Amino acid sequence: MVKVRFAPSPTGFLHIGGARTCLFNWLYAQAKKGKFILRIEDTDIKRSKKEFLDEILESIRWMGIQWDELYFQSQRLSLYKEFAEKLLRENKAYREENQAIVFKVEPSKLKIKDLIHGEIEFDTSVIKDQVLIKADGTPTYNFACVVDDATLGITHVIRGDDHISNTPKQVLLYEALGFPLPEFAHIPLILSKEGGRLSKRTGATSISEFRQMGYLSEALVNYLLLLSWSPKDNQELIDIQKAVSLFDIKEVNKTAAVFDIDKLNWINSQYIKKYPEQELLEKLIPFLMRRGYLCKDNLNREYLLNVVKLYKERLSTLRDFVEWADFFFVDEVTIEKELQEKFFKKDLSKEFFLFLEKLERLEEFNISNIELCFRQVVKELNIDSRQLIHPVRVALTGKTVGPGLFEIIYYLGKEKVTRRLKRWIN
RNA sequence: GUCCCCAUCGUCUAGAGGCCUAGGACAAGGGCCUUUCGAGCCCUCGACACCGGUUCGAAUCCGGUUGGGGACGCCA
Repeated sequence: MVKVRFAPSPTGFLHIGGARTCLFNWLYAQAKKGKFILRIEDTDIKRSKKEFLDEILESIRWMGIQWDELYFQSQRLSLYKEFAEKLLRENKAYREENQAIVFKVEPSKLKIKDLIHGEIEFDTSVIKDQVLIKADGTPTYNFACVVDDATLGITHVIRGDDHISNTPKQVLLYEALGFPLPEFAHIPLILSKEGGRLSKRTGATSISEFRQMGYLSEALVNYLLLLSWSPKDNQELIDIQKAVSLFDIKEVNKTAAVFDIDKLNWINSQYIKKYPEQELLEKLIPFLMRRGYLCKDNLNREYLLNVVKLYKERLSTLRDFVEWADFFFVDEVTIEKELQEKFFKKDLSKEFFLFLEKLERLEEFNISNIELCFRQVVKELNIDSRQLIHPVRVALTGKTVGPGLFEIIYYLGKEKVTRRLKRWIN
């Protein structure tokens, strides 16, 4: 049975690259009906933090990935020591004065089979002796990794390209310990637009940041899927279940992929469009609350749902909603100076007054009646509707773009509309 | 510096010797719609890094060059 693992270190947040490695491991396990295990590599006591661990687990769950088993290296320390001592006894390792245990690397030509790269050849004479157990008694990465992968029965080691150079060191350890070798699959790295590694300087890197920016987990997972792998039928939008049925680690590309936020935005917008409105609203509410636009006890879901419907087709991220529909949730709109100059240089008192007067007289304040009023004003004053529609939009929303104006007026309500237009009547 | 990996439009990719005057998506540019565009629709631009082989035939195979990336910790 296939058994794979994702082995994050709780010394930082779960970033995009790690998330994709995690995703590919999980996908492969699902595709092969195997097991996916999570192993926390927390042997660096100084740098490992509980908050990072919590964040990593939460991010993995958020992506919709569940693990079958969970291990902590910090709870397996005696195991590593045991195997190190075995190597010591067999004279394959030696002890330094500071008590560290060091593995002897013998020169040889090593051929490693990789599911993605094919055969990779190394000359171990360029590798120096490897520390197995540090002076403080904790194991080094390569040693703990091998002991765990072997004793946990990992059949496929799927990890980032940056581990290729660790592989010969690990293979030597497998051989020395008499463990059977797993299959290796080194997936390409995700690069920043500038070409190097993804870093905070080049934009968001952690999964939780993307979550806070308003990306849906389904969309982010879909995007990550498309980096270094493709369903081959020109399909861009692919749900996770479909991916499970199509995925094979052997079909992952060898080439590094550049992270492109534009494409992520597009995919996210596609998912938002397809999302059930009620559920979208529930996802939006926390964003609105964080901005102070709503609080727990003034939730009018029916009303909110209508506003959400106005924007559903135009959003790239959930945060766009908070920024674009802000004028529904505040008392007064702020209008930038440039817009004021552009739209209100000419006095619009007459136009706004007439429009408000007609709205006031309406028997029923609804979208089609609002439009009717508006058309009458335009007709009576003999102006082009554009001449009035744009200033009204700016006066009400503080923006030059947005949903249809008559819908805006309706959902904003007569009171706010009146107040915002009166401001421009002398 | 040493070792390793990689190389198709700006970006993500399809392509496993003839189906390729290289397909799709994002972005960009243009147009249409119209009450605005950040939505929608349509169109356009745009790539096999280079040089040698192998072959009747190469984006696809081989070698080299160049370019990019990664690793060389008692970090993981």
